[in-house]
Amino acid sequence: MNTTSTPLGLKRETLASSVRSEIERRILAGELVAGEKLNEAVLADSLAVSRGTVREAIRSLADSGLIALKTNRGAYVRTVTVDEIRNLYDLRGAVFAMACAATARRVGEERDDILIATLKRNLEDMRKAYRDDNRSAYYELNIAFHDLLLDAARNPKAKAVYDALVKEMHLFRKRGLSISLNIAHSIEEHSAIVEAIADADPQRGREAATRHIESGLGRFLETLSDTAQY
Amino acid sequence: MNTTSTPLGLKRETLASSVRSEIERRILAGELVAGEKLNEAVLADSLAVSRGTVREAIRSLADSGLIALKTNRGAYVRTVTVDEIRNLYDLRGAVFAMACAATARRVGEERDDILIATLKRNLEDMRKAYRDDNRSAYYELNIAFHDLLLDAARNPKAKAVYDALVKEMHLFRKRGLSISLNIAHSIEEHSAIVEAIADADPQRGREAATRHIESGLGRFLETLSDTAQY
DNA sequence: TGATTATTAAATGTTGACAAAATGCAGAGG
DNA sequence: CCTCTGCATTTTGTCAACATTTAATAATCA
Repeated sequence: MNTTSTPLGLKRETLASSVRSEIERRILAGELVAGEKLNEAVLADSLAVSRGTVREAIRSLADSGLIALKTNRGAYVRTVTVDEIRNLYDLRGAVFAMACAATARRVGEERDDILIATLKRNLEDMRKAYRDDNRSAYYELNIAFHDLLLDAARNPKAKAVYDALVKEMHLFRKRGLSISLNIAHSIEEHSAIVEAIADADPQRGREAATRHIESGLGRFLETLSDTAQY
Repeated sequence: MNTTSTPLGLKRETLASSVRSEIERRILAGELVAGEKLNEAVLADSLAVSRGTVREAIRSLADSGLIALKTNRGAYVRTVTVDEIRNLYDLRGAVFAMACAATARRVGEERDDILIATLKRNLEDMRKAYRDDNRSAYYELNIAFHDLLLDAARNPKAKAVYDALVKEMHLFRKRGLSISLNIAHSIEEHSAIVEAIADADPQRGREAATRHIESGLGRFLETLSDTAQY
């Protein structure tokens, strides 16, 4: 698996795309905080590259939602409000549910034992991580679970949208909130999804996925009200 | 309603964005056909603008899916295969279903009589267009119906994704196919969606919308097999 | 003194030129 | 006659400079 995540197949790394990756990394790592202004010249200097190249990278990031542009006034790291988070959850849930339904449909047309086995193993690993109270392992497995399904759906555009949404959600102030604590509940929801897919039942897959995301939003909002002022 | 569709509020028209609109228009109007190569210099000349500006516009269109880029080899108007169309349908359906569910949810929280009335009027107008066999009126009303719901959902990002998907679908060779003939059936599906929303029932809204899009795909595929070689 | 208007500095928008890569063609060799 | 290699042309990638717009500051006037 490539870490740089080249957008499309035939597209070697170009300078601008490297710069894009670097700026994206800085944003997601929190080195550039939400609301911060991005000065093209400063960035160009910092990256030892021309201003035009930085500009191209910034425009690209703006198109994918990480950056907001104001004409003649520059680029800003987007700030995501709690209201927008709900919208992002809704949208991500829709894409995820569709992916689960499409995967179940595909499994009905052409069996995919490897996929089912991989999903079940992920479930087992998660249960183990839960027993061991291994948070970071759980976190990784959770991401892997969703990625697995998005890949299995064989819908590249959907995956691209999904990935962009996940990145955009990271913009929400305060990291760590996303690690919802009700792991046991979450695992059971995953299990329901896997079963629906194994049974090649798109409708049930969609419903299980929708429930999962909705209860995820619920947990998120709870954590939020606990943590206070927003 | 603005025809140029400015992506975000605070963003006056800039040269590059005008160029972007113009290229987009040429693609959707069929003046630039799928698979065609876009020469930056030629376009710059044709639009009386610098190459850099054209380049910026092209990159932006690539990010939204209308154009495919190959490093050091240029930009091409994307070709959409029949396989991809199914994926696009799936994704568009997911977003649309989510929008219907979100709208129904919102109607449950705060009544929106104007919305309901507008939707019902759209239904009536459609029935009239059907009786009069007025295809172009039906076509417009159909688009308006979907736009209405996407707006009502109050999820700008979802609307942006939806609009991009619709544009991308237009890339499929042969125009006019999208006008599915089973208008009567389609109207009844719309009616079911409106009722679910009027009843503030998100779950039913989502299901009705999903059915609508799925049967739309079915009609599309039929038309396709009729029209022959693909 | 306070507010309004010039002036000035900084940042973005736009352009044309230079460098690197890819494609097409021609000629040599088999 | 076909294939492979090397050169020339074309096209994209990158850069530095110019133009325009915005924001900040200073100066003027009531």
